Amino acid sequence: MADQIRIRRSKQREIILEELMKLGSHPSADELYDRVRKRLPHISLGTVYRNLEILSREGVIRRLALDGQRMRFDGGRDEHQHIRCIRCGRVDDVPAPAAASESERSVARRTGYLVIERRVQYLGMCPACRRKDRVS
Amino acid sequence: MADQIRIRRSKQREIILEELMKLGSHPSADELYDRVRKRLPHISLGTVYRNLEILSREGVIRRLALDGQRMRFDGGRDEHQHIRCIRCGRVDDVPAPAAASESERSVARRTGYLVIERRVQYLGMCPACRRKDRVS
DNA sequence: ATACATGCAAACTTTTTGCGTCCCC
DNA sequence: GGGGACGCAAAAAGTTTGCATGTAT
Repeated sequence: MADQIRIRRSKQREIILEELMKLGSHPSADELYDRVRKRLPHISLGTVYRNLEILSREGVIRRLALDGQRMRFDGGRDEHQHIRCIRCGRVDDVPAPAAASESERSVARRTGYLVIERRVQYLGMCPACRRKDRVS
Repeated sequence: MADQIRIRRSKQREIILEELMKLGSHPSADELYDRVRKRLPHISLGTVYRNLEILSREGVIRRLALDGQRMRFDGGRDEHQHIRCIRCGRVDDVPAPAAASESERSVARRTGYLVIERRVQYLGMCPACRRKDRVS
């Protein structure tokens, strides 16, 4: 189970999250800022950044680092992968978790993309940090 | 086979590439700049950026977009995956291509990391761009 | 000869931060 | 009441670009 999320609620935080969830897409901070501003005209961009930072640190949302683009954010709660167009930079979700070897074909079938490359990135804790963690 | 690479050679470009290859790591533009400057004291940071851009566009090197960090570059020519420490941000190579399901355990064994997450990203061309490609 | 690369510096974009005030718990 | 969150604005960080000049092909 995930740790309990214990962040204070604020109008701004709620609406930021709400708008991110509502959008099925992967907006950048200031695209989201534009959305949110329609409901909270006085919110500041700094607040949007601060909240996106906090929400992704807490694991509520995901932060997508994409080549040559600014940071994007994803409110999707379920497991899914992303597929990015190398031409226009558009990013779509790949709904079900694809199985390894024939995953490219399967992804192509489900998204309509021409799949060119599959990148896998692992996240973890390196040996040095594991040691530090044990001590601290 | 890959297309022929036909970029003009320059002292600067050669040394940038050379230093990137020599480093086994994944430096940011200005870490690389520091290195290169030891051999070409008058090179400018702009030149480093320009060349990294060109080299990655030509597929000679790889550009790594990593969460919350600046862009990093990878001169490794062979297929490999990356693993990142969620605590210190360190990025290591995962030498052999890992097979799907038990890949996490396998990666852990080979890198000493505690593997927390596995992210897959697909690159391709979206339906709209495929259509445009056919026309243009 | 000419198209491309460079150095320099300024500009730009994106993200972070300091500060005084406000609000949630 | 107190610590976190906010708005605002300034600044930092990272990257790109215009321009005059130099260089590879």
